[in-house]
Amino acid sequence: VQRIQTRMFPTVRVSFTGLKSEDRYIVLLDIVPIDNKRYRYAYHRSSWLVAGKADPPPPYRLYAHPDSPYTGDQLKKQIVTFEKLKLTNNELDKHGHIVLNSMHRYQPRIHLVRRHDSGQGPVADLDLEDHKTFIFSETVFTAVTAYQNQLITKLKIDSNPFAKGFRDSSRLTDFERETMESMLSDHPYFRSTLAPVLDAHHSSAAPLSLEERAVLAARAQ
Amino acid sequence: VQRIQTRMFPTVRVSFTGLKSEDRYIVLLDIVPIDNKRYRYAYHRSSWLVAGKADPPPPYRLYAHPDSPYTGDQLKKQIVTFEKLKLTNNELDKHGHIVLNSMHRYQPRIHLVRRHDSGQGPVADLDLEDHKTFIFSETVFTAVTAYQNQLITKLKIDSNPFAKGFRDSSRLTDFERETMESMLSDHPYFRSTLAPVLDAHHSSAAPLSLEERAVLAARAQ
DNA sequence: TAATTGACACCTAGGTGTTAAAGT
DNA sequence: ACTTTAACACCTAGGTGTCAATTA
Repeated sequence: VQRIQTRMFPTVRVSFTGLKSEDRYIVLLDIVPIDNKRYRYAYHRSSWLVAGKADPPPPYRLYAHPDSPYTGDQLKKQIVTFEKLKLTNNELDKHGHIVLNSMHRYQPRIHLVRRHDSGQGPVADLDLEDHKTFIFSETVFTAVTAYQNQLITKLKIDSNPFAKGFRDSSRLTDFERETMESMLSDHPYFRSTLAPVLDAHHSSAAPLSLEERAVLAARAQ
Repeated sequence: VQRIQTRMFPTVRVSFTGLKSEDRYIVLLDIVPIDNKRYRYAYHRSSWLVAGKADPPPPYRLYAHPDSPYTGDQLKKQIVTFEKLKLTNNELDKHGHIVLNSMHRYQPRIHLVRRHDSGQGPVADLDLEDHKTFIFSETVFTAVTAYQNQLITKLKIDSNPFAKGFRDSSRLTDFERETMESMLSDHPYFRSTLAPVLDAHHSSAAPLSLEERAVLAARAQ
């Protein structure tokens, strides 16, 4: 069975303050279900509806940013960008990608693990580590294998460099952009010491919301 | 100053036997000068001549195979391929690539480090590690910024997939292939528990010799 | 009927030798 | 005179949404 794999887009980007310069840090990302439901999209209402209980969960994966470990000094100076994170709907995936159920809702989480020694072993179990977890509710999304809402499609085409080939005919109009923004407006954006920037173009952070969908777009495995 | 960087090609490929299944191993490659000389190529004689003493050596770099560490079990089963190893003539390189002087001769070396714990820290100093070093004299080469011998150019075009665009007009003739082989024949090929396979196409190992040149071909940094 | 797949054109990203120009 | 650089066309490799066909 060939399955889909795609990068998560827009990309999760985080920065940190309050670090110890000399300690080592590992930055991780995982994605957990926000509820026990399956969804479907009602085209005529342009909204998602509950469609029953969740399907059995696929294997849980914890993704460490490939540039980890960082020293506190290095980590202070930069934005950590998860542009290479891949999502798949293949329960048998052997690449270490994050596995999701289509038509289910998910919450990405960021984990910051501190290591006192220079120990650089993998993080097997967060409970055994000195760590903090950060959750940004504006990053919740619904996994799909095909876009349900054309505004999302257009947003992706507008922002993702790999979709540039589709841009001419599908730029967001001012009206569409306003519609998009009002759709997202009930999920207030905020910054903290860990600030995700989800817009791919400029750091003026267009927050995405429940309506955002990480597309599991076509790719063979 | 823009400098050149290129992958080493043909690729160094090694396999191992006699490993402890449960131990962890790190496979490294470095490249050391074989003498204290600078060379030049005499076109009319089709041979290299000594052209004086070596230039000051650039910074020494030790390259760990990116798939390291391996368990002994994993390492037994596969061929370790250094296809992503990059060479540069930029003494100020900040990518961790191996830095060489053009027109000097080099010997690649393979180092196998054993770790008893699951410790996966970097290898800073081989002398502090439990390790063995393997040297294959048939992998000696001369670093250049432009090919001196057209047979080498043709061999590279024939074998390197990225040079496919030049193949039509420059395939090696049978005569040229024989010439090549006789040029190499005074450097006997041998296999041991660590067998390098330097031919990129088939594992029937066309060994390369002193006459082989790792080209430092065009790429900006 | 709703969801998923697979072939496709069109991109980004980057590894080749070529060639003419520049450097030493 | 010899060596290195820089722009270039031509590749490999892989990330996009599209659309028609398939699946469940």
